[in-house]
Amino acid sequence: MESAEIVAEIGAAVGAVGGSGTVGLTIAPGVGVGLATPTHRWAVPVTAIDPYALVVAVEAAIGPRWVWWSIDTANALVGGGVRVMRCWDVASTQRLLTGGWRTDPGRVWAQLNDLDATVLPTASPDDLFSSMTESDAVGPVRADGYLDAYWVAGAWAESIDRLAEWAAQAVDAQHCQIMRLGKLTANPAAVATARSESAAELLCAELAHDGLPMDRGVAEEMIGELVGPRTRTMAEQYAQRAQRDAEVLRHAPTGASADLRNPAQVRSLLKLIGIDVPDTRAGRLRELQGVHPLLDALLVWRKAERVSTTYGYNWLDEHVGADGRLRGDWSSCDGAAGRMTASAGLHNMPAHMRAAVIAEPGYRFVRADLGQIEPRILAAVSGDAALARATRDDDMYTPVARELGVDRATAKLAVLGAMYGQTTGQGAHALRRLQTSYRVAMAYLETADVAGQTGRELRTYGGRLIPMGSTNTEGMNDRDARSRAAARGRYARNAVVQGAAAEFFKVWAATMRARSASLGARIVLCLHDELLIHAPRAAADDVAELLARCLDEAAARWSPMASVRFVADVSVVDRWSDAK
DNA sequence: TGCGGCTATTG
DNA sequence: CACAATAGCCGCAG
Repeated sequence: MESAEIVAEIGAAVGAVGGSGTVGLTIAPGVGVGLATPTHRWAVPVTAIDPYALVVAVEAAIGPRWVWWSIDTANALVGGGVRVMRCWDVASTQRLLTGGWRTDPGRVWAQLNDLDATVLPTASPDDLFSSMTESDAVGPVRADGYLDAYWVAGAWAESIDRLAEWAAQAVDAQHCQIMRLGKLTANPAAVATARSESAAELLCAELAHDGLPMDRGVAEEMIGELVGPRTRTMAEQYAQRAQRDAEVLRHAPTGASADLRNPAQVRSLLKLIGIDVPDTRAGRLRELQGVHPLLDALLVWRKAERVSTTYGYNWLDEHVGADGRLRGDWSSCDGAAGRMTASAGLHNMPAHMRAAVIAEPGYRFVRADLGQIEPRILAAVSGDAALARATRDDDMYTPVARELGVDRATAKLAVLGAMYGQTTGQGAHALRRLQTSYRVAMAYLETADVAGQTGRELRTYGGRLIPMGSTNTEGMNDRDARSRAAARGRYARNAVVQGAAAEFFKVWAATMRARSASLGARIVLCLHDELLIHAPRAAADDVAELLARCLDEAAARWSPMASVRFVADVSVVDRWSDAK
């Protein structure tokens, strides 16, 4: 069959040429591609049509919402040079529904069919034998409703027909998920969240593939200034390390010695020079700066040690490719409430190293970060009209301070304290004022807090189940049990805000990804409330404008409260460090 | 060898 | 030094 024929058939099957019909997709390099709509299947061997070319053709002609089991398919597409617009990631959606992490197809299918997911079939040698000896007519679903372990383990990729069946199975799973999401009546945006979370997962595949442009030479120079030149042998490395230590220890009393990497020994060392501190953290030492030269030397040592061990030559060698791109693993929804996370220092690179993040020739960075995102999100998800009014200001803490009758700094601390669960300290008075002025928002946080403490099911506005550990306090004394409960309350209180903020951010990122593609721009970093875009020099100003427009579009699509205003600071720069 | 504590970095 | 994360090194238990 010709590619054009298949495209025409799919178009007829989804009944929405140019629209957004649903097409299940599986790819097995070297085997072929499986496609499925709710009513039809296509199995195309690689010998007939290049799988990636077929996907591109369908994408161009129909622009469907591709349905796939997991990021594996996204990785295959991205690796094959294909960028599609819309998708539905079954694994990501299941994480949204269950707040869990393990989302292999066997588990997902069991959960969606109300089967016990703690006793999944395993691919024992018997299963392998029976599956291999039976014909392809045996489908992926067993008589008892579970997915066949052999299929899950990879048999789906062993023949063309199975590829198509496996794609159809993903479409079935999507159907079940839409039903489940629809039942979350307290979270009417849940289906939309599944789409944006899927887009974020696809974006993660692209981020991992593309990497962040860095200038290796500039980075090496900066590292060299802090820790000296590259060492060529282990002996040289030890000598360099010993030299660093000696720079601190020469300020110690004669004969005194300490392992600077051991906090307890550092504390003892400080005692010898008459400094008694409860811990040796940099902030505390900085308060005592000038008291003794050893302190200052120790602070310099800490910085150099950090660079040497974590952000030094090894870091560059391990994570920066020959093409000057810093690459790490990306997760679209890790942690407490579904923030994006990244490894390889992409999310915690020391600020000074940002000077080495430099756009490639012919390109510039367009950077944008959301302003005061969490309190604005709180206003939106709680539906607090008074707090929503405050978001009309570029700096919403100004009107909040006026309302509370305190200064801006106090107002900010109080709002953050309410979202983090602080109950004591300086902001306590302002916190009480918040209760009367922004009653609805505070009640929203309080409800989350109580749910966290009592172990009641809790979801973000977008529908993500917030994973709460066990409420079991058996074997704990009263004080520990109370403190554990309070910690769960704070965690829950924060998760509904941070989680909703993460969802909104992903809508923004997904919108920007879609709208900026035609400008040749690519998102190269997502940082919780910040987007960094690598754009052709000539398009940079257009991309900057687009970022602001996409923010408005994201707010219109996502925000449960139209009166809440979101703001972003946008700049066009050549180095990341030049922003702001 | 795995895990909690301490430390540093980021939002 | 509230909430979240990644990551390195150290001491200690198994």
